[in-house]
Parts: sequence; C-alpha cells; structure tokens
Amino acid sequence: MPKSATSITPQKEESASGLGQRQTRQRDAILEVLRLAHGPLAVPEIHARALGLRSGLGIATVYRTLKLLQQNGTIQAVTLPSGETCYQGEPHAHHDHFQCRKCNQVFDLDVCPLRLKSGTQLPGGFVVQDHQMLLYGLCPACV
Amino acid sequence: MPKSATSITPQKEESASGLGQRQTRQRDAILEVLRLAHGPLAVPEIHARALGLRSGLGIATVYRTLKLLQQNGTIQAVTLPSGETCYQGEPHAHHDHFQCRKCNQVFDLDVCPLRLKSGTQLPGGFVVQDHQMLLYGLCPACV
DNA sequence: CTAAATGCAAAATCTTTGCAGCCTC
DNA sequence: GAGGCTGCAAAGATTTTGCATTTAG
Repeated sequence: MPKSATSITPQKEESASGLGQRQTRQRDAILEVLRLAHGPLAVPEIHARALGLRSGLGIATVYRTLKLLQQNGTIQAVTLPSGETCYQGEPHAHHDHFQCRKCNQVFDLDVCPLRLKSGTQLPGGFVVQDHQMLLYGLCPACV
Repeated sequence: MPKSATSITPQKEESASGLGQRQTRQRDAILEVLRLAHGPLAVPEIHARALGLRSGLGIATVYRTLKLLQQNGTIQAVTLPSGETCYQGEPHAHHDHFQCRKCNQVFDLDVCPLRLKSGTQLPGGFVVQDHQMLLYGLCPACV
C-alpha cells in the first residue's frame, strides 16, 4: 500500500495551522472537517464532509492534503484492523482508540490504559519505545 | 477495503488442520509457510515463500486460502499501521505484537502488557471487551 | 466421477501522479 | 506575477472474481 517516501519541501517555519505552504479553501475545508469530528474519520468520509464546505473538491486533493498534514504533524493517521486508514486532527500527545462493536464508530480515549514508559524492557528482550492500541467494546451510547 | 461478507460452506466438522474442505498441495504449502514463520507475514511474503514449496502457486489462491483459513479460525490476521495486512498461524489465544523500528520485523509477544479483563469500564463509560495492541521499539537482535 | 480448488487474466478498489490552468501570497 | 495547489483523468498497486481445467476424495 505504501509506495514511496515523498519528499516534502519545508520552507521555513510555519503558520499557525501548521500547514506547510499555502492556505487554500480546500485545505481549510479538510482541516475544518477534522476539527469538527469527535474521532478519526476515513478518507471517503472526510471527502464527503469536506464537499459540503467546498464543493468540487477532488479526492486527489484530499489524499494529497491528508498526507501533507500528517507529515506536518498537524493530523494523525490511525489504521483500523480492517485495513482502513483514518485521520484525526489535534494530536493531543499520545492517543489510544476505542471502536464500538455496535455502531462501529471510533473514539479517542483520554486515558491510556497501558502504563509503560519508553525504554521499558519486556520479557524476551524487547525494548519498548511506544505503542498503538485499539480497544473494542461498547461506547456509552450503545451500552 | 472490505467488500462483502463471503459465505463459507461449512461441511460437517473439520480435519486436523482446521481446513474446511479439501486438502491440496497449495493449501499445505501456505499453511506450512505460516507454521514455519516466527511472526506475522504479509501476503507477498507468504506467496514468495509458498512458491518455494509449490511452484506455480497463484497469488489469487493465496488470497483465497488466507481468507478461508482466517474465517476458519486456523490463522489470524493482523493489520499494521502502514495498512499492510499480515497473517500468522496458530492463534495462541490473545496476542499482542511488537514491531522493531530497526529491522521492521513483527514479533508475537507471549505476555500481554495490558491487564484488562472483559467488561471493564473505562472513564467515559466505554465498556471494554478486548483489544489489539502493537508495540514499537527494538527487538533483542537489534538492541 | 463430482464438485471443490487452481491458475490466469480481467475487473474492481483504493491511492498516487502528470499536467494545464487557477489562485495565494 | 511566480510558483504552489487543484481538478481531472490516467497510471499504479492491491485484492477479488469469472471461468475453463485440474484434482482430491
């Protein structure tokens, strides 16, 4: 799925939004969609929502912008076990996720159920730097 | 990415290998590859290795077999954050994974660093059933 | 023998890229 | 204005499917 490492052209140091280059309506729209979401969104979902803010927006632009924003560190990518890649704005440091088995929505968890600091060594000699976790169950609305 | 729910045709109760239908050389090859691996393998890797045991094996057969085996419960699928789907044999109950940042190999962890039993409620009202975790760091060989 | 499984190649997805014109800065 | 950004459509990559043939049981 990954194909090549794209080289971004960093210019100097960046705007408030964290965007690397120019501020355009389509980028604003995509960023706005992510800001309004309360959890990670898949690409088609982002495109659909952003179309409401900026009609005519092409899917290629969505992909290009998401990749750019991700490399900027402005947004985060999360891959679900289904293989679907989702994106979310405002990376508040470390982030675990929770997917509801009933409504399938993905939520951010404020608390990390795992207490493991960087450098910890596991039995077997594995040295842990960080982790990504996806919990499954029922969200408050579906319980 | 998921397209449709395929209907499997369970016959009665199955053979030792856990395979649903017929035992063929290509299925044996794929199963053997997974048995010999010491961690999850991606599809192209599985195909490449299985070709050594059964030349001429088509990629379509690999996909079909992996899907079948997964639905059978004979093997497990793991999705890496890159979006790549990997498969592994012998699902020993619960399984967390560790990916080395240096050699990129994925390992199974015998111990689950997270102690969380099913039914636990997180702050926020999320009821946890289970989880999937991927740890990052350095494997014993790369430390 | 009979039906499941395979291989090949075409089809379907999803994502990336080339390019001419548009729009920020 | 100049160069980055966009939309469109074509190109890539990955996974699935149709079908004639092979093969397990």
